[in-house]
Amino acid sequence: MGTEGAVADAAAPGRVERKRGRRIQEILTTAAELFGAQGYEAVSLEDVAERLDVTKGSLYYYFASKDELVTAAIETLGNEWTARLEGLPAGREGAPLDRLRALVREHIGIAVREYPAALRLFLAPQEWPSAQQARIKELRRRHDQVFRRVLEAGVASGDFTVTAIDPVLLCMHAAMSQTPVWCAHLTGRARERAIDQYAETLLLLVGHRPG
Amino acid sequence: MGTEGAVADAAAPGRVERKRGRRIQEILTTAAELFGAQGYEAVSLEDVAERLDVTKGSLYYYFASKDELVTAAIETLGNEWTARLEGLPAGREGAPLDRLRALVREHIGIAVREYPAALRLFLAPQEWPSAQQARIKELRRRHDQVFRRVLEAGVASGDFTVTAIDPVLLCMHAAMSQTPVWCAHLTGRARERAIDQYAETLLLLVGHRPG
DNA sequence: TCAACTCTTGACTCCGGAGTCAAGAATCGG
DNA sequence: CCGATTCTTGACTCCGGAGTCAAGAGTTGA
Repeated sequence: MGTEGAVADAAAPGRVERKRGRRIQEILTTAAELFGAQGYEAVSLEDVAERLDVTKGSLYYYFASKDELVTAAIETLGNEWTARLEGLPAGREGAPLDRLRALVREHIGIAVREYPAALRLFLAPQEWPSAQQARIKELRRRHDQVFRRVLEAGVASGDFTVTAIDPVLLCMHAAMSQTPVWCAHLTGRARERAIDQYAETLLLLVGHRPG
Repeated sequence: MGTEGAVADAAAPGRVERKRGRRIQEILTTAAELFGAQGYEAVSLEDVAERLDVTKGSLYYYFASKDELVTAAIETLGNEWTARLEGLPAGREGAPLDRLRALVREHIGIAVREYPAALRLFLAPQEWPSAQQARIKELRRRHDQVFRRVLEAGVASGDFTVTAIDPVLLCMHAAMSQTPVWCAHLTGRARERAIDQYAETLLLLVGHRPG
């Protein structure tokens, strides 16, 4: 790796390394998309390679095995997603109900619009190689954490009437995970309306009465 | 039924045929279990055969292909399940809230205790060969129908405060479909308690306030 | 321009699952 | 008990996906 110039700057990667990094990101994004859509078994590395206009061998230059590729893809996708949820300003301030609504909408929105991919992880965790399962659980834990904080805030302030947080969390997560399935055939405004209506329905779980 | 006397009754199948029927049922039950647990791609016919203590060739004596076997398995399992939901007395009489509670408990109970199998159908319908998808949709439609009737009854009687039935239906179904996933590690009384608590949580979706 | 390095290719092996089939075992009806 | 029928077996082919690798194309830095 890179000794560039007389004084090699350890912090700044060279051109080659940056290019390598970008390539890897491309691969991970594409992989996440395909695996998310069709599942681990149903997607071959040949499929992934074809989508990238390269050959299988090229993928093996960057990743040692199918498992390793999938692991990395889950990792990347999970981090990005969680970061967006955690970074939502609405998730941290305002009335608990509004915060929760914002979170739910964001979660569903990401799922439906950007990573229909990702949810398959939560839908059927057993389907993934056991090496991935710990990773998936951790991802799930972090998502739950974001929601749990808001739920607790709402319970503390009296805005939410929830006797047990855990089942509400499970139920919400399950419902959000299913959205890409039934949303698949919708687009545009119809889809947005469906998302909003669904989010509103989920708020019933914390005692919110609409209207 | 059939004493095979001098006069062969055309309506009553002979011994051979009954035996054949039983064998087919055995195969379908086992297949449903395995495919449900691990998914279409992950289970080979060799796996199914091994579980039945026969060889693959034997399965091909009864079914022309993997697809045909899976189709039949889905069909059988779906019919049985739907029949049980539709046949629940509690599903037809009494206060809407009690009827709904009974339905939810039964649905989750079957899913968790008897066919952890089955739910994978609803979790990720795209994962199944397209030939099966119409069948799965039909099965789902029939389940929804059972729940829809109760929801409508509750809305009509004023017991439920629901502004839109469809999202509630979607949400409930999604939540119920996930139960085997998070319930997998529970057994005995702990599991029963979890099921009850979860069912109670789902009732929040129709405006029920606990306590 | 050249040498070193990075990346890509395509042909290869290996393996496991789908599906086939002739032959033999088990069962049935008489 | 025997012939016919039903069922099961195990060895077979075929195919597609995982993983390997030597050789060549593309880049980079001097």
